[in-house]
Amino acid sequence: MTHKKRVTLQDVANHAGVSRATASLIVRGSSKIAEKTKQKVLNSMHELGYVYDRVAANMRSQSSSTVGLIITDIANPFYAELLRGVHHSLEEAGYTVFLGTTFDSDMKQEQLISRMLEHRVGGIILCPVSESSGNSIERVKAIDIPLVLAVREIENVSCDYVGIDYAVGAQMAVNHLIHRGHRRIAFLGGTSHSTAWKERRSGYCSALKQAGLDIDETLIVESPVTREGGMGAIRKVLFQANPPTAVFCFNDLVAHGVMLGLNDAGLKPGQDLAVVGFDNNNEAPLYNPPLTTVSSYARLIGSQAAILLHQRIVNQERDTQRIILQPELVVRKSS
Amino acid sequence: MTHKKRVTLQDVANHAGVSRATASLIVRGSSKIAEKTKQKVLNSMHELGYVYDRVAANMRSQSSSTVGLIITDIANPFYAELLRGVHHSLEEAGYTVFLGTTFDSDMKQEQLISRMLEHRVGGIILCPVSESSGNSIERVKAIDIPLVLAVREIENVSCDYVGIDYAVGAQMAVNHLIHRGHRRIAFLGGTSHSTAWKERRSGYCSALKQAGLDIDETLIVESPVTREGGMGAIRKVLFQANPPTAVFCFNDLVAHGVMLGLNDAGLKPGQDLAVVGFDNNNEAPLYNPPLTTVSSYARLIGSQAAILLHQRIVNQERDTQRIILQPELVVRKSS
DNA sequence: CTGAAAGCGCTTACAG
DNA sequence: CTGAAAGCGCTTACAG
Repeated sequence: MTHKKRVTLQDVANHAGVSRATASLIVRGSSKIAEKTKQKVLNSMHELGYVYDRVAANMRSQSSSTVGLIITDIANPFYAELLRGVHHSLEEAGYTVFLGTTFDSDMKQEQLISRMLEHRVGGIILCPVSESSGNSIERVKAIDIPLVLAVREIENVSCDYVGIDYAVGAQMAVNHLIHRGHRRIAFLGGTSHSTAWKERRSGYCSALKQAGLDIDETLIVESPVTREGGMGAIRKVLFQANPPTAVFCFNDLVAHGVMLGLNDAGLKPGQDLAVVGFDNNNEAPLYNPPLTTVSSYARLIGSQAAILLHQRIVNQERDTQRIILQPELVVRKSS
Repeated sequence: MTHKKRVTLQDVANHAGVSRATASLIVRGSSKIAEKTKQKVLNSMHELGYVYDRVAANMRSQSSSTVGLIITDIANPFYAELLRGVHHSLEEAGYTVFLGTTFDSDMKQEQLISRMLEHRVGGIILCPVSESSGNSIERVKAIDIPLVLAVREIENVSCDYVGIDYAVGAQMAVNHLIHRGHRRIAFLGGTSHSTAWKERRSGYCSALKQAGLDIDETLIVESPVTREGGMGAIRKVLFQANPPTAVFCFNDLVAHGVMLGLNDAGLKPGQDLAVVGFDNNNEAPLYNPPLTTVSSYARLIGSQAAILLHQRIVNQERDTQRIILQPELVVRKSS
């Protein structure tokens, strides 16, 4: 592989017999250039194999055409969908996106933020880890470029945010179970430090209270937000003296784990025990049985976050926006 | 949001009372600096909130700390896993990764490549679209920075490659079905222009031939590589005069679609008709019934590609490498 | 449209 | 360790 020297705008200008300033205008799509000159220069670019150096341009003009997206785990279909939304909106607007995955590690999140800032991203969309340490909250606060939080908020950090109303979603799910006659309903999965969990819990509790049911703390079990987490959580709750007849899960992933755990125990989800998830992943209708769940519009959250970020980049002064999408219950066979 | 002026290395040097050259050495982790000076400078950096400008540094030193990863669709768990592998290896090595998704569009692929080159990526890992046009092949050939192809090769493009032996994998899958007594085995999904499809087909055919079975072209149906594609493909093959008793699918996603299609038709996958997939996604064991499939080591392909790219960046002169992983059959209840 | 100069924030190379 | 200069590939601003 031979290493060619990079072709510069000066080379192009020389080749086309124009000044560098003119070439620069053309590469940026200025309309003030005579069509004939423009074609001449474009031909030269093509001939020389010129590649515009956006990095140099951004540096000189103190701008940026990149954006950072930080999520917790791409293996979670929720985030895969969110990423789709972000990419769709952002690439259309001409940004190139850096992707970082934290695997819910606080430290990793800090590293990624630093890395992206060092790379002069124009803004960051951050889906925070579920438990932000004090350090990492300070880190986020110290970000002095456009920042949009998605999915989870961080306490005491005020900036643009897109998420859904988890409390309402949880309430819908639990109400549904109550209407089906269930009185012992567990809430499984997630970690109590995250706002996303607290909100779900609050919705879960309101629904129970409204129905005149007591809250039984033994029916609330935290777990990692994975299939494995769900399998573990259902086990803990299944073998107690007075087991639940229905389960509201932190998300579909956990719900899937719960179903697998039930199968292991010889129980049929949807028949022996009702299961409701949260997210409405692409896979939810395909589970066995198809999963009743709350749609959390991952794709929409992503594209809204992207739009918010773009607007913030364009205008730093505008008021902070909070977009809270309303969830929707999708009833299937698991409940 | 107030817009602070960026703190430069010069500012840090002034604050710490050293020269810019010294500060530069320290920020790059040189060991030739007295510990005391170093601490003084690091303190100043912290105090001023200095953010290293990697973009400027890379530009001056004609290097790069970014890498581009181009995949077809993040909603395919195979690519989600591959991405995990890439990120793991690459972030460890200090790169920040640009992600682009083509959705199997040739044009999008060209755009993404151009964008990434304009952003001075140090190298690209490309999972090519399934049907590369002449134009886009030329585009790929014209890439004059380190390039690693993954998952699919492109004809007449010679560069580092990581993939698995699809032919062998397909053969294993079909052999397995033959041993279970099946004689009419369909091959569903994928598009015939991709090498990944051709190789699978070749493995499918060899297995049939070895067993003395004829190849029936009506049992080979192409489709998009999605669940929907699988649902469509099984429909086409199910209602013919002499339907198959087993199906080998392009991948797990297609297989899942096939299962859903069977359910729709009132048939039970694994009982009325055997189904085998390809990839061994995280979800494969969780399908109903659990899916027999060929493991394609997505994660490993990703991390190997990352390693290859890193090596190529470090040493442009080394010989082209081709890493072909050997697949493995994972037998579950669907066959 | 041209031309010459300055600057974005770094690294490089070198004399001291 | 310092200091001064040059340069990475662009854009900006301005006089002509």
